[in-house]
Amino acid sequence: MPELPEVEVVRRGLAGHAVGWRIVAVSVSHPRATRRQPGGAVEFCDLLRERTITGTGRRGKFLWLRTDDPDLVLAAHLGMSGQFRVAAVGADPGFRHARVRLDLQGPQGSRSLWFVDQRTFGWVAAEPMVPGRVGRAGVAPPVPASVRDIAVDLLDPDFDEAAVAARMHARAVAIKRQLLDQEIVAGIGNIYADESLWRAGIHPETPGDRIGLRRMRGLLRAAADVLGESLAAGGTSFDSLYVNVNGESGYFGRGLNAYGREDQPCPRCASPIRRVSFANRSSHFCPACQRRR
DNA sequence: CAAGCCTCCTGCTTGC
DNA sequence: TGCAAGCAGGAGGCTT
Repeated sequence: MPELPEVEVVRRGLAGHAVGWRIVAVSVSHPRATRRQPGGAVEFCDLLRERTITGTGRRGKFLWLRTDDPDLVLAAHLGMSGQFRVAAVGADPGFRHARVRLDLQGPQGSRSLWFVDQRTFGWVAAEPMVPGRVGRAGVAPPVPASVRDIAVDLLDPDFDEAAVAARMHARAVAIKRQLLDQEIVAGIGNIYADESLWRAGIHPETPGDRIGLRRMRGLLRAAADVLGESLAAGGTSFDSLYVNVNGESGYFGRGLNAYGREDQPCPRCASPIRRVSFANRSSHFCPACQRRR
């Protein structure tokens, strides 16, 4: 399930395999993949045909490809199961859930870039760059329209730990819910929310205003550490749903301490990890070292 | 206005 | 064995 580290691995893959290439043909085989595009699949194809990919970007779980039109980007969200895959042109790569195909031409010949997405929560859109709304010290760089309200992410050099901690401390909303809110802090999904809270020793349902600023900053640092370590391992994979552009899995699954470990001993205190239903999904935590206060 | 639940979707797993 | 229900999850939309 792609969260920040997995999306960053994909972005790096696209930087290496798509930047500098010209889009010569675009086809959409499942219209739901372009549901965010106001003019649908036709508009998506028309806007991108004959554009050259000039760079990449990412904020939280959103990523984008810049083009030679400075106001136009190919923005994407992988949702639950989205993948970008590189393959030879012509030959059928056999992707079961292919949604979009971009045929590219570059100095080294031609190749196809596929957007593959089993559960169809992901999307792609050709959209304008807009003035940023979120930044630090009054400076907000331009971002794709879909990213306008997404918070600066935890691994961004502009991430303002003190300001985010203060904002979370000012709300009574459960801390896990806040970690998952992409307009408060970007890049964390269910897996890394549970891992971050485990590291910081905080119960997921603790109200934000019951966590002191020092502890809150510790939580944000724990979250940044978890994301950084996972990125270094190539991301987390539980199944074949997350792979890089070459179809390879990450290795961080072994580094998980709480997520997916119901009834197994907590690596810190050996108490059995508990799983409870929370906000329509699961929370995994250690009842002994993440006590509710 | 904010908080939080529901829905979208597919395929794997579990239970009867 | 076969079918149906359960489960997983990001984020936008809707209700309270």
